[in-house]
Amino acid sequence: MKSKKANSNNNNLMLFIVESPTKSKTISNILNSFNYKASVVATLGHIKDLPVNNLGVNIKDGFKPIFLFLPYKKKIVNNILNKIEDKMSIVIATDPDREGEAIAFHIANEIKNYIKLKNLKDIHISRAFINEITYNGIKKGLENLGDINVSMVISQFARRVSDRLIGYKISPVLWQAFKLKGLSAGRVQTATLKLIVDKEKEILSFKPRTFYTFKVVVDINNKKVEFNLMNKEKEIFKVFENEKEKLDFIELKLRELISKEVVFEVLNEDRYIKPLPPLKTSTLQQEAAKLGFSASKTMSIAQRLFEGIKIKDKHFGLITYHRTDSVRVSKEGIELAKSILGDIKIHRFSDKSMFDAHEAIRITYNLDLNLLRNYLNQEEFKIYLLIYNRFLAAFDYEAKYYYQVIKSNNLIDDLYLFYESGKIYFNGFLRFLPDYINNFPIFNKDYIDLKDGVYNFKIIDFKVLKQKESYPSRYSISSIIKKMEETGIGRPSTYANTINTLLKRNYIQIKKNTIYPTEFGIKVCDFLISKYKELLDIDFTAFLESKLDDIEKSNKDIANKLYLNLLTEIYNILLSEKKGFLLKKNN
DNA sequence: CAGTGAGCGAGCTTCCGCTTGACTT
Repeated sequence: MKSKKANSNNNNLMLFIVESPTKSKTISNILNSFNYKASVVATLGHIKDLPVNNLGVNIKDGFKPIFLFLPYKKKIVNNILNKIEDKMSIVIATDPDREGEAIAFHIANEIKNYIKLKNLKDIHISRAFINEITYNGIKKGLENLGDINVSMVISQFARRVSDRLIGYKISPVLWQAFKLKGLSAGRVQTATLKLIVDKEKEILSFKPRTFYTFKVVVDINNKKVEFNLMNKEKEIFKVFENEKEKLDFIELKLRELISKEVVFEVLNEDRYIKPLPPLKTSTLQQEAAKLGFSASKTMSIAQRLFEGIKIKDKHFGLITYHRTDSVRVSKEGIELAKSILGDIKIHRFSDKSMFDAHEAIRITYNLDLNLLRNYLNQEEFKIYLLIYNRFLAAFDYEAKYYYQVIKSNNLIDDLYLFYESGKIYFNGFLRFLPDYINNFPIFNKDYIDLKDGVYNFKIIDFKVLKQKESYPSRYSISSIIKKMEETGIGRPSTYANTINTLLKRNYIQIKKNTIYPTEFGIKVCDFLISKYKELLDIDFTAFLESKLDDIEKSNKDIANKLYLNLLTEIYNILLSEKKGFLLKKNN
């Protein structure tokens, strides 16, 4: 990309356009310190979209989308346009991602039309990529101004039109088939529903088997220690109900070993636990769900924290932007962590967050928690604490522990006795996340003081435990969001919406934080998958993303061709004869 | 003459992803 200079005009007049209005004050201060006479304005997200009440895609004209102003956006755009003057640099700094590029495209078009209409002179429009709202972040953005990336815009159109075709062509098939209005299907909601329905079917068809495991009690320095009988891979050895001979054999062998000395090897190691990364939208929703917050509740609380509060006439935005899929922390954030913790450690959490739109969700000021408690309600404070703890933990030191494993020699047919335990001797980040340790069962075991080496211990007794395989567990709000994120279904701004839609349609129910599909939901899901598996199953999103990637990476002409190919392919699936009975009506 | 019903046409639901208010409960 060719780099341009923003201040080519003498008077340094600048109009700086972003998506979120809460950023504008900070940006404005920074731009003024660069000697720009800048006004910073926000689009509040997308300004244009396909119409709600019809398809809005001209299929015969190469799937050309018809974009209209979203409600209230005409006014917002007019307010932006009214600020344009002669000799102005207009910098479009919407988020550096696919959706942001499309927003930039739409606003740029409005600006160009306005300039022509009003016959304005000497106006220069450019696109900036701002990854963080700091002095350096803005400076870097202004030093590398470019043009709108048309291929990326085309890829956003492809995403939008795919979703529209799938949603608006398949939903009516449901109205007809189930004789019920308001039913819906879509790339994201139906795939999510299928995850939930699949789990239910797995549970229904699950036949838990009974099995036996073995605990062996060993005398170590007059202490009775319970060992597990395990295979070489350190998996608990199980004998299933129908293997009676095997059970008898193991029992016999173990009985013979009572009162006998057996050779054990003790191994001690110094190990550590790495902190968790700071929160992003998905993990915030997951952690809050464990405290009983629905995903949409969490988001509305986070919105309030983001907008902030007044403390003694001074305004404090309490957290960074809460819709993000990055765990990157800006320099500013690292400085903040340093100022609170004194000594910090930078951990490496993820590679893919080089050019993300927003950083991790973190606190923004070093405010006294007790003071803050007076300004926030209980719910707000709980969410704030989650964000606070995960942020500081991420810059704290690893927790350190003594790890010990005691392992017997080959006891019976390649089976061994294992005893693993651990003892924390340096808390590190666990001071912020004390519950995290519950994920490690070894800390619930007594830690025995033994040096490395070979020992003889006497076997005292053994127990045979009869157990049943446990049923797979249904999704919770927390785990369904995790699964959606892992499979790439949906985006941070939509996890909560998707779950709400499934609830509204009566496809799912949530009881005590457990998600159940309704009978109706199962029927709808089965019906949809039997007809439109290619478009509505879980892996379609990954397919779509790879196609969108191709579009993004191509030049404009190829991108247009790929756009047409992709949508034709999708449309042909929708049209295929046995499914298309309703489709011929429109278009 | 009153009630019934065939036939026709108009109007309606729906997707995913960006952003906040402006609403109601």
